[in-house]
Amino acid sequence: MEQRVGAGPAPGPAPVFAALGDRTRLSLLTRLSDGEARSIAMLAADTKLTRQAVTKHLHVLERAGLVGSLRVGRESRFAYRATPLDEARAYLEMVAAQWDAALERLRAHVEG
Amino acid sequence: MEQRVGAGPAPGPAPVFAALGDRTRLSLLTRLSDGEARSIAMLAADTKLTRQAVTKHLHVLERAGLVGSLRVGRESRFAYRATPLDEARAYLEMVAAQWDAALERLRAHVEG
DNA sequence: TCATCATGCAACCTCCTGGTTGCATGATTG
DNA sequence: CAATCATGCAACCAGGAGGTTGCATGATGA
Repeated sequence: MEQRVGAGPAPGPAPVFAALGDRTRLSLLTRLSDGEARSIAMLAADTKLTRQAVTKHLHVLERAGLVGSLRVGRESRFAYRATPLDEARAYLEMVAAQWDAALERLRAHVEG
Repeated sequence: MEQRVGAGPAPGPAPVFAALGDRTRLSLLTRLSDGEARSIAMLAADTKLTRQAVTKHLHVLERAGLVGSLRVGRESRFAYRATPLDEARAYLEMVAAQWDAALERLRAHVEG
């Protein structure tokens, strides 16, 4: 049904790309993409940043829908979500397809 | 040879994603992906933004390597470049592949 | 040559971002 | 219960992003 509560113009893939546009977040997402849920402390452990900095990044990823969080006891675990990334992939495919079509038209024109 | 003059850690796809993480830029790129080179004024025409705002966005896209510029007489034309987008696609494929592998391991485990 | 057009450059503004520190709070465990 | 651990929350900060306005400059065309 593709609901979207906020109502308004469809955001499109831009927010997802924006979330991906940071090395730290990209690294966090890459690590999470193995399917394992991890606590904030665990994710912050092998980083040079503060736990709070990592927390902020995780929230950005969560707002973009790329990860989900679940409170377990005293820790909150974050896990990878695949869906929004597919939207991003679809956009790139779209642009690439349009570009390929342009190339094909050019080829056809040159070859007469 | 993949040179990169600045020397230092490989930037990776993050800057490309960052450049894509804005609706205006996404729109500009989509329009340019038909292969046609366009002047700044032409690109700014069907936008509600100022010409200078559009200029800034174009420079961001250019720094990310997603477009190239060429001065022709009194106007400078911007044209789509496909290469960095392939890098972005490669990253998404990588994450997706890792995710799929995780799902497969899970399935195998559940099914005994 | 002169008016016009497309840009470039610079200053300025506001808001968001990435990071930090300090402290409060809810679980865990001995 | 007390010490500890994992988080959450808030304040604060520097710098960058996105936008605007104003003005200078190089090309065009009548």
